[in-house]
Amino acid sequence: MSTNPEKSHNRPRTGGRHRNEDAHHSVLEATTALLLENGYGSLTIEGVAKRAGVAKSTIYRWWKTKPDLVMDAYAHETATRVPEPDTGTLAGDLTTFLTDLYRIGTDPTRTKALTGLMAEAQLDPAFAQPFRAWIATRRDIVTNLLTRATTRGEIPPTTDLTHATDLVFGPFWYRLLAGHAPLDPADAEAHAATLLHGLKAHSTEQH
Amino acid sequence: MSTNPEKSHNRPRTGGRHRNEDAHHSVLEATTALLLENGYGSLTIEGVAKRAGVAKSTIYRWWKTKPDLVMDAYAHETATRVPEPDTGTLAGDLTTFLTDLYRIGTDPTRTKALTGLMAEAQLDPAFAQPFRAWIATRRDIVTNLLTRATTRGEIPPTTDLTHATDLVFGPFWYRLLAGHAPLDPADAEAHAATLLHGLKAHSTEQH
Amino acid sequence: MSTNPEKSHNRPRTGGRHRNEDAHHSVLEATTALLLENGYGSLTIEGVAKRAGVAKSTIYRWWKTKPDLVMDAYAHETATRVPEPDTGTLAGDLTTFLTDLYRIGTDPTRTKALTGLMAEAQLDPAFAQPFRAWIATRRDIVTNLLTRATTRGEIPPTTDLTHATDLVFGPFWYRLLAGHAPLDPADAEAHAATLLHGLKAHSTEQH
Amino acid sequence: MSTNPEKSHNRPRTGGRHRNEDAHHSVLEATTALLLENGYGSLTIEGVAKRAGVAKSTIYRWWKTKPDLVMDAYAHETATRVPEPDTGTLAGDLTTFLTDLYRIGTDPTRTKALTGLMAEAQLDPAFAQPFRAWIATRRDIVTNLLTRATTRGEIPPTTDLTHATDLVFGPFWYRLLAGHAPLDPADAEAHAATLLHGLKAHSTEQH
DNA sequence: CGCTAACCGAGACGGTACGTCAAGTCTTAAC
DNA sequence: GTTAAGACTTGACGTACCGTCTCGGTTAGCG
Repeated sequence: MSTNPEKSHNRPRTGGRHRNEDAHHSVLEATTALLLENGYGSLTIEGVAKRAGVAKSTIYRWWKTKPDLVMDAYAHETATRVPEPDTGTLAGDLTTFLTDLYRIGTDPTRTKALTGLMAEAQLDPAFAQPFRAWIATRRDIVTNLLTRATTRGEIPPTTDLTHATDLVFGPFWYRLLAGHAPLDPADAEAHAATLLHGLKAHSTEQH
Repeated sequence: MSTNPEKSHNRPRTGGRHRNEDAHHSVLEATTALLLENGYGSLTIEGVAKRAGVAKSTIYRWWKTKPDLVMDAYAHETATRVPEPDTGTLAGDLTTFLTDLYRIGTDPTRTKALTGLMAEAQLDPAFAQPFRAWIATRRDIVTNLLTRATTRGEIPPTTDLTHATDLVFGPFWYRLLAGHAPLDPADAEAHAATLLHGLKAHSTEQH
Repeated sequence: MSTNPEKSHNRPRTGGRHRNEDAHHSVLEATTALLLENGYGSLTIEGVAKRAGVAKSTIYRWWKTKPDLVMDAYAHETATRVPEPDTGTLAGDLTTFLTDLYRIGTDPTRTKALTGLMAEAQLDPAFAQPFRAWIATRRDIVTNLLTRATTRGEIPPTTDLTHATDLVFGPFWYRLLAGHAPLDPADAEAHAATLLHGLKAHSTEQH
Repeated sequence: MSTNPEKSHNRPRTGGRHRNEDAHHSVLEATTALLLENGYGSLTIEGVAKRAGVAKSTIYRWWKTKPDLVMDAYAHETATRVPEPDTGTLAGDLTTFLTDLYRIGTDPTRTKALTGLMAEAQLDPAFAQPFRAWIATRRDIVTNLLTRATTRGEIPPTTDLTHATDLVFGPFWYRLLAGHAPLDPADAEAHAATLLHGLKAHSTEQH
């Protein structure tokens, strides 16, 4: 998800002034702070530069666009990546995955980052592409998890996995974006339970 | 959903020049056209004014904000409101509702309007409020439909209706926004079927 | 100086509603009030209409332009026209005229009107013309007064009257516009005295 | 008279792109050209930007207001500052000063700039302040010149210098603004002569 | 007494320019 | 040769008034 500037250390350097790590951190911190204070919409590169006490061009050097910057701030906030669950049963996998997922909803920074990026993807076709790619990697985890369930015979092999994956992510994103109710990790279990019964009892056939 | 200026005829008018309906329509048409051509993100009031052959101030007179304008263009595009279904069975109601819902996905104007408005709601807290209100009216239709099902004994009375409603709208919005796959009205049936089994076989208990 | 709407009664009328004198007065009063409060620069027809509780079109019906309106407000403020003095001596005439002139400087409404109109004449070539015509009528009074003095032999017949008239009005307007010092009627006498000696002792020859 | 941005070089600069002198000059040239073509009244920042081929924001960066800009264009047009005359006699000083002053009337750019600034000062109270300050510096030259004459005994020590200074500048400005006759440097002599006799023969007493 | 002219209010309309903001690019000076 | 500073072009923002216009309604005088 991240255009991690840390990577830039890998390329050979012949000399010159070194990157100021302090400046780097202060940019990310300013981004996170402004994200929380005013939301993604009123977050501006100009504002981040001012807050971080950094030149605008310094930001542009390391992050091409606003979503890139927010993505990095998001990644910086949580170094712990969501691991792909493999408990041996669909119920276990699903519950574990959804509980982890719903936990994001309790972190305002991550919430604001995610909703902001989703918004950005709607407005900027250029960003929609990498965003969809990231979405796909997340979906793959669930698709794999469901594939394992079919091989174990827990759900019918005719199950439409694309559709099933939508049922996993959809309600989460919808609540995140529509904001009609808070996202409680406790809800994850109910979500998982309904899904399990829906998928087990009935195979949604491929069209 | 609409801040329909048509309504303003209701207020008492003692004098003053009447609204130019031609100008009004050309604004809405220009909005729709530009929405399709460039998307919500690059839609500007200035651009609409130019395209419509109308003064910028005329637009600002009738529509306070960009989302207001797009909302109205959206409403204008589809005078056919989604009726509240009442077929007598949950299966019928749900299938009817979801089929209608998924049909939106086949109309680019409505799709772009909806995703644009959802994006706007993430970016502009002031707009989030009326948007959430509209979301609520849509949710109410589903909640009513589910309530009838509980009184008929089709699903357990302990069913968490908020959660159940999320399962109806979530996957639709998720697919609309993430854009990983097209929205086919045919998918509505599968969605309805999975939901029916999930809700019937298992009661997601109230927390 | 005034584009007096009273004149409009002269044209033949076969019928129709009469002018609303109340509206008329309230416009002039609003103009005077706003002139004093915010100055000529921020005086707007729109503002006057609002303040007077009158439609903008009503103002435009009776006064073509902003300076027209202000001129009328100026005239309305002082019905007593400055009379052409004829005391029999240059000293008397000059002192009388200048004392009357300087008295304008003590009336804020008239002061603001005059300076505003002078400003308008610099900015709007179309208005400069009638304004210069009004200036000429004022100058003529002084020129006549000086002509009588030459026939009486009080000043040399070779005196350049245009130049002499400038010496009468110039310092008044300069002080009015530059605002470096208040205009005191008492200063009129000193002004007259210096002028008298300057003109008597020396004839400024025609070039 | 000028809010010269050249002065800003004095503040410490640690880096940053330098001001583009070409852009600077083209703005001033465009201002002068438009001033001559359409006058101060219809001079707009937007128009200057377009004519100069420069962004509006660039103009706003260096000149806060329209009068600031015109002032600078005026100063740029005439690098030759009017020197403070000191010939040893009042007659010499006055004639020299007035001849220089009246020469301004032959330069349309300077004339339009001056009348425009005077107009602006009437309309914009915020601008009136710095304008009056500039007026004061010009007056000081004359006041000094007259003070020297009193010490030399050329005019009575009781002469009201404020009033006398008005007699120097007033007719010039009046003719400039009222436009009833052109300003000819030849008239300066006549003006000086009348003034000399007026001041010598009669002391306008201090009040 | 009704016709008709002219008034008045309200306010919509196409315009123009305002001054602000942020975007993203580019140039220079310092380290 | 990276970094900070910041000048630059671009383009849209939302606002304020402009002067014109179209209404609905009122108020006279004339015939």
